[in-house]
Amino acid sequence: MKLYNTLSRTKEEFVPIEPGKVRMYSCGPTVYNFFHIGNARPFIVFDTLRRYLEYRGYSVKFVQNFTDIDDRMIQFSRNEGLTLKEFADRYIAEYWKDAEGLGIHPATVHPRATESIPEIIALIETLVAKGHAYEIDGDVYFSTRSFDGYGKLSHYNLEELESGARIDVDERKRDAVDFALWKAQKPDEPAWDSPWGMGRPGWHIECSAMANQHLGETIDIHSGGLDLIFPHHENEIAQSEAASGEPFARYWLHNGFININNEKMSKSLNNFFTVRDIVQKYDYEVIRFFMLSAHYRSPINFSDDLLEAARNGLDRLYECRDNLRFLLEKAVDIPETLSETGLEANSAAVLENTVSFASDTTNIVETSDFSVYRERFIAVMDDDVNTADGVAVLFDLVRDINTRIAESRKQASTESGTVSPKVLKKALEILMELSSVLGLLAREGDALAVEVEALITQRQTARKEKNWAESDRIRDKLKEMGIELQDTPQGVKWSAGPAK
RNA sequence: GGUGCCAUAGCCAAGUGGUAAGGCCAGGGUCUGCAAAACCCUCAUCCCCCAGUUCAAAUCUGGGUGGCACCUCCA
Repeated sequence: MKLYNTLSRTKEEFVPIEPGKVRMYSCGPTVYNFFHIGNARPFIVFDTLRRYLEYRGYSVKFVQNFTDIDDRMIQFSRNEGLTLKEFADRYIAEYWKDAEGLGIHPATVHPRATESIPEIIALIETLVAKGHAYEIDGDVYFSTRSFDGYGKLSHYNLEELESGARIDVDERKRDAVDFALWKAQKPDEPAWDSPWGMGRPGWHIECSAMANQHLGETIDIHSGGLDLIFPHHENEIAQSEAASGEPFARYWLHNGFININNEKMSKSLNNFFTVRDIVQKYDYEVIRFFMLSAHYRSPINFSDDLLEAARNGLDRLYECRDNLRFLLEKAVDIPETLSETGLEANSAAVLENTVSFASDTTNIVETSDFSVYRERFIAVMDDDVNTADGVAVLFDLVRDINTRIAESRKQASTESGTVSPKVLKKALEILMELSSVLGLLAREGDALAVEVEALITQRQTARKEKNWAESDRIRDKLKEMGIELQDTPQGVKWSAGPAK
């Protein structure tokens, strides 16, 4: 498998430190609000990477933190009259709702910064002891120039950074490029005791400390958004490697940004959407599908039209799954002897309510194998997690399945040949196998089903009696309930759609 | 100023040396009591422009044009 490594700016063959095992860390959200779609992209794509690695047989230990202490956390919790913990708890709970909806599996560990204060302090102490950090008035700064490799991830050099600095430099720092590891307490701020007095950790140090705490000194994959390359990830490398003397992470993966209606998403333009906003109109899975239909490193645009197109595309996938399930359900009704011999397939009594299925040996499509799609899927996903191609493989599979079913129906009138349950089952299995790697087709129906089935039975009775008025009345009624019917040769198929 | 990225059909989007995937939209057809939905088929002689390398380029090289991002808390 190849992964694009920001360190080398090339695709590299992925080789984990320990065969069969992958340790990965991804920067999680600062929990001061619902997360927005820009946050959602790394969550979704790196969840997909994690799923894929597991699919390929790796045992993955995945750590994603919650940043629950920073300026915004302090300010917003205060505005709400909540303690820092109460405030964090609230938005972590909201995170889980959205994450679950988006099909993001929980990481192996979700550490909170405030629960790793001892580890953070220990790491800072090590850096001070090794001469990579210094204390001034209760603040502790990292001495950037003391770390030789600084800039190797972002490919910036210190001179450029210094000349390009656009912010006011804290005069107390020895060097403009130094950054805070520990911040002394200001009045009324939450604080923890430390060798430098009461204070709180800086942002960058928490990830170094938690990654080390849960994954060890060197991890396989570290990921996050493009904008984290500098300074966040660059600083993480400096802190971790200055302390341990070992490489921090071997593969650095960064996802591209999301634009809104072709404009940069930003607070100042007031054009950012939370996931919670979007799901008012589109299902969670539409968002996931949309994100995965482009390569994770490409910038993507976000708009209503694009989401609508994604919804329609995803529906096609669901249609195939539901159709296969429907046909399989009908197939179960066939007496075993019939499907064994295929001889009585023309029996009117059987055709009445069930699908006719020929024996496995009499059908040409029987010999076909869907494993070619699995091979193609793996080949494209092995190439830097090309989910856009992965989705394309899914659609090719769907067309293949649909075509076989359609053609066998045509044959059915003359030769009673239709796709056998065995093939349908195989098709459904491969469809679900590949979809689940992408975290798609996870949606299931609800309790509405019983009521709907009853109405459909009533309508079928009316149709049998050629009571079209009654039949249409029931169909309209179902339509009002959001249920659409399809009269197929195998019976009535229904779907609760188009959803969102 | 520094560092990168991108430019493929009406829209979205893969493909990075061997003769243009996939999705949406649109058009045609099949199925059906009617219908809806669904399904199938069709839909880029060509990949921003110019020059070059090559038997062969959307893909490599040089130049140009246009768009974007990071360098500042931000996924």
